[in-house]
Amino acid sequence: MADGKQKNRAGRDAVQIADQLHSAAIHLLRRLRVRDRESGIGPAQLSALSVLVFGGARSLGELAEAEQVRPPTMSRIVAGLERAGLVRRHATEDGRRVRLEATAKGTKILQEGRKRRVESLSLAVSALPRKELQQLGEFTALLQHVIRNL
Amino acid sequence: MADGKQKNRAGRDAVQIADQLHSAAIHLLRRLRVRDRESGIGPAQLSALSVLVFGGARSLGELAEAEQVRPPTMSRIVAGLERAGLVRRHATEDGRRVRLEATAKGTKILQEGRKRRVESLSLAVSALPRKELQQLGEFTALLQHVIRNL
DNA sequence: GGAAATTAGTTAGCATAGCTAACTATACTC
DNA sequence: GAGTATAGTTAGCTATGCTAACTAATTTCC
Repeated sequence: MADGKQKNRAGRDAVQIADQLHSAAIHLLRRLRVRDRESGIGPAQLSALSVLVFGGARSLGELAEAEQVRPPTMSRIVAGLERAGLVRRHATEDGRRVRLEATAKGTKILQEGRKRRVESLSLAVSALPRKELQQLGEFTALLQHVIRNL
Repeated sequence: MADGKQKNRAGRDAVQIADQLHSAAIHLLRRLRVRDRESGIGPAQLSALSVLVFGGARSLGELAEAEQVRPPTMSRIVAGLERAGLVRRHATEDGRRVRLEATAKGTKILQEGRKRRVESLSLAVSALPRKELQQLGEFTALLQHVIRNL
């Protein structure tokens, strides 16, 4: 039996791995959400702000696409960030589009928040032996590749 | 400079890996959420139901703890599941506690939903070369280990 | 040049999901 | 039996997701 289903092994493995990966991602974020909340900014706002800080200024639609949400959702997220003084909007030549940019305050808050966010995870990660830390790095790259093919 | 900071390399790597891992987890779930929505059940309900189906019956407080949410939040999630006929509640000797159990319908819906959920991810995962698929499996185990230390 | 179509973003309204504070009901303690 | 502790619920707030319907600006095309 162990070899009898060899033909399907890769497929079954893929499903099993996908399932575990999915579950792991859920539990990972559930833990980190606790630290996220210390920043006083919601996770969606933090994530959108991070795109602007590390990826540079862009339009609302582009930001929505980057964050995989619909424009109305992003519109409200940006409104919250603006209200908090973390994002500024500029007019563009195209009168329909806006150019969204992180403010200095937004950049600062994000970097602090980001630091806090990965702090717990870093601790757990850096407890790994050197070799496994390196593996985790490779596998994170692999995961990013998988996500791009999603 | 490349060797000058060697002492901090592991630490910096850990932060960088943690950050990328966090970001990857966010984007992974954001993609999979699309499939989740086909089930007509919200992600929190699906996840709570999955604990009952695969982990067995338990009280509301235990379920809240397993899901890392507060009791009022779980109370509402369970109310939704009950309304949809996916979960049943039984009295216990202790009149304060309830015993939550997945119904047959809940079990069925969950299994179907679970299948759909990992379907897209499985596809992306099984597109990997054999060697990298195996690496990803190891990675997931490593990730689960990291999460336990979180 | 102007009408029609397209595109960018917003507003309105709904649902889920997270929280704290305050409540009810049951069980335990002394 | 009175007081305390525990399990869940209710109420009310915020954030995030959606679709539908709207406004405003640009582009297309006759």
